[in-house]
Amino acid sequence: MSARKSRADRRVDLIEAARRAILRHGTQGVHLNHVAEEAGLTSGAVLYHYPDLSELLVEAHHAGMERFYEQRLKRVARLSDPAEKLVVTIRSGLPVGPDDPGVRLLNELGGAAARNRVYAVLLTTLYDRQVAMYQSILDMGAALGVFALTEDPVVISRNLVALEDAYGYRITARHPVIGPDEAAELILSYARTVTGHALAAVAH
Amino acid sequence: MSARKSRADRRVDLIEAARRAILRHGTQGVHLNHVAEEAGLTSGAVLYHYPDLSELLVEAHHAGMERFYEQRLKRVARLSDPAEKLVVTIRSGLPVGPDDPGVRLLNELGGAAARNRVYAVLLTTLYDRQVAMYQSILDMGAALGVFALTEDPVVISRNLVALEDAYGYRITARHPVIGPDEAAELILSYARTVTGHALAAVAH
DNA sequence: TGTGTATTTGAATCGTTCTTCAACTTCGAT
DNA sequence: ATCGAAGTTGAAGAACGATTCAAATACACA
Repeated sequence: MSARKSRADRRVDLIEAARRAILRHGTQGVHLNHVAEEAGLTSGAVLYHYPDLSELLVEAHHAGMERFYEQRLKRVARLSDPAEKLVVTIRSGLPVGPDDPGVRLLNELGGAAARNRVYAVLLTTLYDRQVAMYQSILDMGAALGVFALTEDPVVISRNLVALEDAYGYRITARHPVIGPDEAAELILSYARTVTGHALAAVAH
Repeated sequence: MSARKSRADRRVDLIEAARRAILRHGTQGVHLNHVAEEAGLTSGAVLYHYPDLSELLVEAHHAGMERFYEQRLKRVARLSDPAEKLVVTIRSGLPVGPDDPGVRLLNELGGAAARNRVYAVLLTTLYDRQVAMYQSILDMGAALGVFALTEDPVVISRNLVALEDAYGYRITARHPVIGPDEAAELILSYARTVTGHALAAVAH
């Protein structure tokens, strides 16, 4: 038997277990037992905490998104130069490789969002937050005279997030040519054009 | 009973039925009975033609992609001006609305491709073909002196397809602000910058 | 018109997953 | 140390989907 845990602790465990199970089997393909296995419990125990599996799955996706977004913020927080910020932010939006769990979890939802309003809202909200993130970097860079923007910062930001998203899909689908480095360079090519800045790529 | 049909005809019907069923329930969520219902048959009849449901689903996705790609080619074929071609091609890569069946079918695969090699290859191939499509338009425009490209045409093309893909997801997820028109304008903003052409948006 | 084959049905069966729940265990509070 | 509440198990059964197949049907062709 698995060690007994408090309600709060167990729910955190289960959200993590659900996240792993989703990565293995897909949002639609996950079954109660998959989650139970990942958590080292029986299906009954899972049901005790989450009588409705779909609620657990939503929480797992939600948690995964928050983590993804928080990590991006954290990585850029220590930097002050807008150009550096921009480069690092672009990198942090891309998967490190085809198996990157953060991006793979997000990609799971692309199709589901068309059928499931809750997932649609989650994804849309994340998109908007990422756009705002880029926008603040661009605004700051423009204010400091580091960037000479050729477009409305909102337009640039929306396109940057869109590019990240799309290349995330390509990378997780194992495109033979477009890996993390290539994707970063493609996005940087756009960023350079619209900011008028050379934006040196950083080693990852 | 449903009218009896020849093997070839019925297989075409089933592929269509599977396509609709996938849109309703998702690639993972489709069941034999869903397909049977859409086709107006019983599950036994479906199994008679496709003993393995997953094969039928692959064929449905494959057919959906081919249709999507062929339609794009067809729409642009009658045009000769590269600028017009570019604008129309951008439009044809976007869904007409949140329920656009062509794009919704493609979006279904984004997540699955990370777990399923067959779907990954399908999606990757489609991506590359779309890139080639843009590339030939850009090359022609550059050769005719209509476009003054600021980048390698391959880079531009990859980014254009990436932008389409990403905004397709936003639109099918019903982003409150980004609809087909807005997405087209965002992509055109990029296209204008890298081609040096005004690229008048066309009514859809 | 009759015959043979391809297609389809419908029902039976099997395996899987969800759900329920009584019994058991663990832990904290007293 | 004991009690009681919370957490967990494991088994039973309900629900569902896939699979099989004999029987029925529709069609092509002679």
